[in-house]
Amino acid sequence: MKITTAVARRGQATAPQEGKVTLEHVAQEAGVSPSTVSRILNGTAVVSDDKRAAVDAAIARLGFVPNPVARGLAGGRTLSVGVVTQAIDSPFYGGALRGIEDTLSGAGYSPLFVSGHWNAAHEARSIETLRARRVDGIIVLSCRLGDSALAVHAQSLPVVVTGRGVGGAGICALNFDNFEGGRLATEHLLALGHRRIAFIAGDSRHPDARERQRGYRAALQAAGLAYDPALVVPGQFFEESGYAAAERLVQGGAPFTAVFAANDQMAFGAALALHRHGRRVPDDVSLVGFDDLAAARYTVPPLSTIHHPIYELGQAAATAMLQLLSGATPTAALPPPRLIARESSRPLPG
Amino acid sequence: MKITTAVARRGQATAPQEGKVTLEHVAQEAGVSPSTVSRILNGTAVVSDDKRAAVDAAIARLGFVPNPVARGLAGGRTLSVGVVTQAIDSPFYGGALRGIEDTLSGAGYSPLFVSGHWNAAHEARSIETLRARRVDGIIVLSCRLGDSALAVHAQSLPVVVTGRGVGGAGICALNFDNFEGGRLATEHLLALGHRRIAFIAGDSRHPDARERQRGYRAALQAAGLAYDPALVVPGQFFEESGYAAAERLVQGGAPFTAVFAANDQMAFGAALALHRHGRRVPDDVSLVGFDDLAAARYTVPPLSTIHHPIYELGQAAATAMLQLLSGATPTAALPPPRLIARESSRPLPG
DNA sequence: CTGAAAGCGCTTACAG
DNA sequence: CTGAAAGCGCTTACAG
Repeated sequence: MKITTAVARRGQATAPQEGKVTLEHVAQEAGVSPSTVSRILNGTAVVSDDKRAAVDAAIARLGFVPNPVARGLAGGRTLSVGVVTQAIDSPFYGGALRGIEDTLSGAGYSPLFVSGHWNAAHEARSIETLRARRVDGIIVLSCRLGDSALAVHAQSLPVVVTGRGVGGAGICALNFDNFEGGRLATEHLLALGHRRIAFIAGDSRHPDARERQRGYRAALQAAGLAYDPALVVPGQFFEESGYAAAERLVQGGAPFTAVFAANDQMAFGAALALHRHGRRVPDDVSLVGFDDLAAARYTVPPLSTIHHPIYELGQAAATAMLQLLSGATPTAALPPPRLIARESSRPLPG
Repeated sequence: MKITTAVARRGQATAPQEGKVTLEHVAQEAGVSPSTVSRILNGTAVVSDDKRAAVDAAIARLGFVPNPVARGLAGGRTLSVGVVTQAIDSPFYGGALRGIEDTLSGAGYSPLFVSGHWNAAHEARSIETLRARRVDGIIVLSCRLGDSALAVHAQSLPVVVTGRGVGGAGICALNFDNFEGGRLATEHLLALGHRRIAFIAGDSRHPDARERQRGYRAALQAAGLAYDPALVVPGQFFEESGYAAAERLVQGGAPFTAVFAANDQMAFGAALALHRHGRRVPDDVSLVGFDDLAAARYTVPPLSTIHHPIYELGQAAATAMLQLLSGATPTAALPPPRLIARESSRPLPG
């Protein structure tokens, strides 16, 4: 009888029920109190070596995995960080999500992704969802929400935001040098001999869009060229707007030999419009994008563009969050913009 | 004094501390027991109208939001569902993630996205993370994991899987008709007069890839054409493999006037290789892809392809999960494949 | 260095 | 229809 019981017990230990092993079982098995197990798990206090060894052994033997839900309720930490992005399927932010997931999971944290849908009210609701789920911190990948709305949350938990220069009180802001990128793209075209360089602007509500345009203007100015409003058309950062913009450009009648689109998606749209209007890229017009999306390497012809280290942006944001969470001061930095010259741009003939 | 206190209380009620209002506060405010509030919240039992009204009023007044973490611990339900996808930034699955997020959030559930990285061991670990976080169910967007591995989890919680015909015991499987899609694409080319139709296969570990190829063969056969192995080259579903495959095709020497790539990403790669080798699309060779990625509308020329309702797939998977969670039998169905003829395919000249 | 105890905010049998 | 009570699985002051 006794033996049977023992065997049964051992059996249980070896093949624990799905998620049924609790910290209390570990404590019993190791002959210590739950408090001690908890402390070892969290590194909260110094514990004698023998107890620690007993607990480690028990954990291994039972296959114990702490329950994050209980942890969240008791300790106030859920080991999860909320990530608000505009669209979970954005070709641009996707790489950032991956960077975040990779670095967070390496530290035992889980990301909780929610979409903002390019709309402040929606973003606010998404953040509420995150807070209701008691995330330990929030990473915001560029949002419409103002600094003050973010600052409210920053009072009670760490917030890191990308896509703006300064985040306001208590917010860690991570920004890519869009101005320099815009300047580089334009300079590239200038170096190729182009003088009539059209610009397809991004959504002007984005600081990114404004910065890239500023870079465009700065490069022109440095080259002693006048800014010609007839060569600048608005866009929304999506393909269709790039298409429409390019169409406006050819129909506008002002001559141009090159186009710099404020992002790759618009460049893709512009390329198609140009094609439809019989302007060959790069023979008739050189085209440069911005972001270096994965798709840019495989367009026909491959797109010259500014490399935006979006995966690294995600990594940096997550690293900063981890630092904030551990009480350290964020030190994350982003690589500078880099021109990737492919086949959509070429020297001005003649 | 009394008045002051009252005012203070009212003040607290109007502007509650961040997430500080608990169910217990609501109970006090409404003059009922916490149990009753809980029952009303969960629709667990019939409650008298006046109590219900009092509770509803109290909830509104205090701005109470239930704490999902506590709920998860106490009730065993976290109102979250795990979603394993291969890569959080996949241009193909992205739409499905959005479909899942949209329908889940409409029902008060949150998705928890984790990546499998095309690797069974990684997938298994990701699922463990999900289980540790006590998700109420798991949606798997095509994985390498075998049916039996999935079946183990299906014993203790609802599982819906996409990308395979049958999911095994207790698993809800949702599949797109890839065979029919492959058939349609080939038939389209056939109807255009093409007879020498090359096929760039997908990763053969994917059932999808095998089904699409089966469709290709079936269409050829139905047209009385022999299957020519010289026209069939392997690929991995990524752009570079499509590029390499197309290169093998032109270098192989076997004549062909059309190419059907088992997915759009490979078609993009093939288009570039064809271009580099001086074969114009569609003038020299017609090209058809599969999936209808967002990018397919803006390639030069726009890509003819099979529309894969990926957003709807996500919606259907989430709907099935919601049904499973509520004890209902899943009834989700997917739209049939549909050919989208754009400009990369055209009638065989002459 | 280590336990006993209370508590996190809910849910759910158990009794009316 | 409704409460009081126990409990979910941890963490964390509080006392040694």
